Amino acid sequence: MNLAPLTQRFVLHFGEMGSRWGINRTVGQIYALLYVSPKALNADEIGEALAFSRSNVSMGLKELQSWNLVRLQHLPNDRREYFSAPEDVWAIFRTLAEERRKREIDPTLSMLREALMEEGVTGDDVHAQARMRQMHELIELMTGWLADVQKMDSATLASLMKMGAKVARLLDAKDKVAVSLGFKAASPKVSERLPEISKPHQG
Amino acid sequence: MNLAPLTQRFVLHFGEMGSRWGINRTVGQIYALLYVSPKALNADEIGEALAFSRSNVSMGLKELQSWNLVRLQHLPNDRREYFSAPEDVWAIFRTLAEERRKREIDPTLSMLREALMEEGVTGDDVHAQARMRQMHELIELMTGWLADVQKMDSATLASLMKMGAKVARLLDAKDKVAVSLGFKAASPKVSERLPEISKPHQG
DNA sequence: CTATAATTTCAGTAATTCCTGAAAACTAAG
DNA sequence: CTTAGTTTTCAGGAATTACTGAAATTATAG
Repeated sequence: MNLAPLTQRFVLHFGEMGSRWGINRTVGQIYALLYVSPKALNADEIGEALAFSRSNVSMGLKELQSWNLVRLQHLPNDRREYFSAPEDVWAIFRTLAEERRKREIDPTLSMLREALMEEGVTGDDVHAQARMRQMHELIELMTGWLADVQKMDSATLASLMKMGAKVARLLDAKDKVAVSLGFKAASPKVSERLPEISKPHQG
Repeated sequence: MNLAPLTQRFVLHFGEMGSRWGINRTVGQIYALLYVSPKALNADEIGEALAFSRSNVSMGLKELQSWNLVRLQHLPNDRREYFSAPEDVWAIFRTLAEERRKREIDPTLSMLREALMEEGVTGDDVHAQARMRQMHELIELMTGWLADVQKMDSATLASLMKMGAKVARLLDAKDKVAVSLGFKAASPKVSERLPEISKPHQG
């Protein structure tokens, strides 16, 4: 591996991290290399930089393409394919979230839904179904939320993240203002109130 | 494997899913079994239910304990250890997020910080560092947000999720009310404005 | 169409990870 | 302390996953 030390550490780190996820070391390293590279790279360049066989690079790129994580382009007067990672880190994150949802969350939801359709016979079955229902609800809520934030542009999303917990407090403040204007009477704790407040804004 | 069909499908599914994450099949299955079980189970019961060797169960439970995903308890007049999964699915999710942060995000942030401390020499180095800085910023933002939501109780968190994208619109509405009361002048687009609004509520 | 360049597939091998049984190490009761 | 019950460790074999080189396929230029 013949890389600038800075890049090398980054690449090696992502190789290790890749193994912790389902992704293998090779794929992690190829992606990391493309991510920091100032220009698109072809398969030979990647293979040389990371000391992988040409076929291994081919398989890794195929995997990355199936994840929509790399862009394929051609240079003038060059038949080879060049690969690069998108510029916008938020867009990358969105892609990653979307793909993981498709591969991991959706099948899980299907399984849970099927299990919940059935008639539990034993007491244990009924309990198991109750637990699956809890999980199903949580996942539905989270994927619904994810779908919502996926639609936001990067700047809006970044702003919301920066706010963090302050969102809840801010909503509380909003409510107080509304109350002072006679829009709404005193109400229960924030956590139960929020969804209702938002309804007028829906659709 | 001698399980009710309903439970069996759930357990097998989580075994498969486990492999997609860093977690192995055994660990996924053990956790799934504990999750749907109406009572705490000991290692022998788990081993019998899933047809694993006693030592395999022991290793799996050790792994789950290192993730803080199972609770260990003792029954009266029984020397064996009994394991169960927490009731609250939101608490489970929080634990999972927290542990993944420790294992995956924190080391990545360290690596990025170190890389950013160095003086890039070549043009490629400088570009690589710029890319790493973007990634670092995104991760910092997301983990900060995560820390914030980790502090919320389950009900509040659930409410915020239900709101999803409506949060942004609601904040916009709040701002309009404030403006009508003379608190704040007209302002730029939401995404740039939000963090500032929240400042008075901070600390 | 042919020749050449580039990419993909795939069978075989290397490397890694998983799992087990046996033995060691705890733990608590007597 | 001794003993029986329980959990953990670990070496080695089983299973899976990763990687390579060679061959096949695809694409492009002439």
